[in-house]
Amino acid sequence: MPKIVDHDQYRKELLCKCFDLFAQKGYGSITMRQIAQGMGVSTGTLYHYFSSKEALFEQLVEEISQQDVSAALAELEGTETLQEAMAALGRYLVKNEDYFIKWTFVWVDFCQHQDSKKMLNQSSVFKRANQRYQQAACKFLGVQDKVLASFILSFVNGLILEKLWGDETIDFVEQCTLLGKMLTVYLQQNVTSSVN
Amino acid sequence: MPKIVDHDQYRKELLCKCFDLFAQKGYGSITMRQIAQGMGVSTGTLYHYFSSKEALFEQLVEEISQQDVSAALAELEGTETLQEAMAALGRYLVKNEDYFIKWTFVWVDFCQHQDSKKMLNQSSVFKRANQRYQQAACKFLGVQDKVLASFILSFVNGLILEKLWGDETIDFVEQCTLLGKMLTVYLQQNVTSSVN
Amino acid sequence: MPKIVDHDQYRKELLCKCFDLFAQKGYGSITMRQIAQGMGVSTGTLYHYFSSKEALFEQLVEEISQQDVSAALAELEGTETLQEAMAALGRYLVKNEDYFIKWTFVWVDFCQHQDSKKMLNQSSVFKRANQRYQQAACKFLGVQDKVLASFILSFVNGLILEKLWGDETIDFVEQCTLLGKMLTVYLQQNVTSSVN
Amino acid sequence: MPKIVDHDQYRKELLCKCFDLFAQKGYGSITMRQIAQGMGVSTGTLYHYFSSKEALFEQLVEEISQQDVSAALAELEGTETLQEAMAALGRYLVKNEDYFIKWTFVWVDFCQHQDSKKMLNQSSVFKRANQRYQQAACKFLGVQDKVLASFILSFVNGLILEKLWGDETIDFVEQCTLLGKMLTVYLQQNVTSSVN
DNA sequence: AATGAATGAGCGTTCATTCAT
DNA sequence: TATGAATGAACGCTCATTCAT
Repeated sequence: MPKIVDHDQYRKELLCKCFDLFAQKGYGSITMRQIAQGMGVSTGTLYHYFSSKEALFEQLVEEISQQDVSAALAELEGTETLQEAMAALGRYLVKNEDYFIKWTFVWVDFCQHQDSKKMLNQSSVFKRANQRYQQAACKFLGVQDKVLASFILSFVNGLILEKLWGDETIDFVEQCTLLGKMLTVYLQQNVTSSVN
Repeated sequence: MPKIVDHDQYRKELLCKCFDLFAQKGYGSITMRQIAQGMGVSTGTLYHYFSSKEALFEQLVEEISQQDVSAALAELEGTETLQEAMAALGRYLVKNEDYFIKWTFVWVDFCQHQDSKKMLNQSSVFKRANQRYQQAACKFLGVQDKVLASFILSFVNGLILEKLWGDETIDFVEQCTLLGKMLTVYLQQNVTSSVN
Repeated sequence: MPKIVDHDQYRKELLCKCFDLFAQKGYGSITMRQIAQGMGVSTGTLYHYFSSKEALFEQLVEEISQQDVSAALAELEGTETLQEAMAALGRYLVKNEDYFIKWTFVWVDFCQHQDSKKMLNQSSVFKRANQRYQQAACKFLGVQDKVLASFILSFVNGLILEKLWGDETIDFVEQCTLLGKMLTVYLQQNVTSSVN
Repeated sequence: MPKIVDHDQYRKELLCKCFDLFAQKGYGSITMRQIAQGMGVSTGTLYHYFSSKEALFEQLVEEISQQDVSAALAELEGTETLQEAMAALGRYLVKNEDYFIKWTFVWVDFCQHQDSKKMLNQSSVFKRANQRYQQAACKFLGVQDKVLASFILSFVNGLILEKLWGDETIDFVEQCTLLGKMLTVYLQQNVTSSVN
């Protein structure tokens, strides 16, 4: 069945090309014509692969939420101490800053539009993605505590959001290093006190 | 003897009523008719007070960015230790969760649309708001370090973002308390080590 | 009854101020707000004196069609020969070029809008004006022949129209003088031939 | 394999269908919906072929100003004397009275709207058309004198304007015949006097 | 599979007009 | 009398979507 493979693969290629456009303009402000043009196809072709603008957007979100977290984390592996891990995370954020900002735009946009609907498959798509992130974070940082994982994820989200808001004074590496120090001290203390 | 209306005050009243609507649908997806209806006025009246949808949105952002941070922080005052302060912050976030989520939606939306323009007065409106937040945070927590202030703000932003994404497992009080502990330990340690 | 006099006189003043505005933009393109602003009054006041935009326009046309032709022709009197009369007419056209062009704009506009209606009082307003012009022309030029009067009026209309179209090469005096010569020769010839 | 349509040709067909509508209502008073309906297409299709109402109007004026004058004059050829020529012109005017009146409405309308702009290409479109008319008139009547050509054109314009104003007593043939006589006499006289 | 012409509901905005003051 | 705030139908125009090719 080579045809189906082609069709599906081409669909995914188109989805990837969509990402920037949706991130820049937002779901409500971008038009199907602009999307088609940005992809170098006609509107007819666009509708050949996606049944509606909404479907296109949902598939895009699905796609980016499925981009394998573990693959990304592979880049971060090989750190021995928490401090090193956090420094590596900081560098990783700097390197992919643009991508994470776009990702945040798309994700927030998606949430906004979910509200006004029946949250069709929000929970599934969404929460699965979030869980994967949490698990990856736990694994990477060698942390088991779910609250602590949430804590770290929130902090990273917040850093990106701050950058998205145009605060150029934020330094990802500096901030992550700071978190690293705090975590180290905190975990030591915790161990000590729990021993006591 | 014209009809007596305090033009400017009524304008601000309308702005306040806009907030929820823009937060729920987003700039690109809400229509002027919906806004007018939501405010209980006609589209004509809407345009009597705002020259365009864009102007309305910008004035809304200006308005909400001017809502006095200090007034909000008054509610948080009276804490003695950092731990108490963070716990109070947690409770405050819980209490105003909806507002902060909406605020985030509007702000992100605004950033997205600023990109495609000359950022007219973005810096002024925007950065002033951010600075006010940082200063308030410093004052409230008794922290001078700007990096640390950014750290805390990022964390709070991230918490809200996490909730905005639908993660209902996050507990603001728990998370803030955790941050309180970490900060306490970290600052103690820092003092100790700098003394040593 | 001083009040009624005031009211009516003010109404006519307003009408006069309208003329330029209607001439420049045309009935369909000018707005009541623009008219009110151009007159230095509010829209409310405008509607206090005129029941509708249409009524305003009709009264304007009525007004300018009633501006006394004879008064204008007084300026032209005192010529002895047809040649002199035509030269005087030429100078008169040059002097009032702007007014006649505006007059033509308004008049054509009015005709265009009459078509789509029941020609309410078009005939009366309109044809009376035209008849007055013809009579004045006959008297001024000492011509009895109605066909000849139409001929001359048409020519004058055409001159103005040509100017309205932007043909700046047209010289009213030159053209009127030419018509003077032609009429002189023609009438002589005619007399001669009818005598013969 | 897209739907096969000769875009440019269809555009011109649509333009031709516009003429009557613009002539009857005027640029400012006709709506795009009315135009679309009058053409038997949707507003969307209208905008597929014309970028704006203004562009549509300008292209219409361009189109009708390019309609070849010489083709029209072909119908008038074959006259031997000036008298015959003028009589033929009169009959031609009678025959095309409606068209010329509409043409005048559109042209005057166009002039009115040009005033408020930078007269983009008015001069070119406009003056070229006028020149063509003058040349055609000269050729047709065997007249070289530019002043005389302007004289005749003005007269013809004036005749049409008189009809446009609703003067139904005007007889094109009668008037043109009169002009023919006057020209004949005048030119004879001129020759005589210049010989003398 | 791919195109782009076609649609008409709906968008942001403006309009003539009304009415409380 | 005079104002300008208020209205909502209608404007020019755009949109997601369909369909003939």
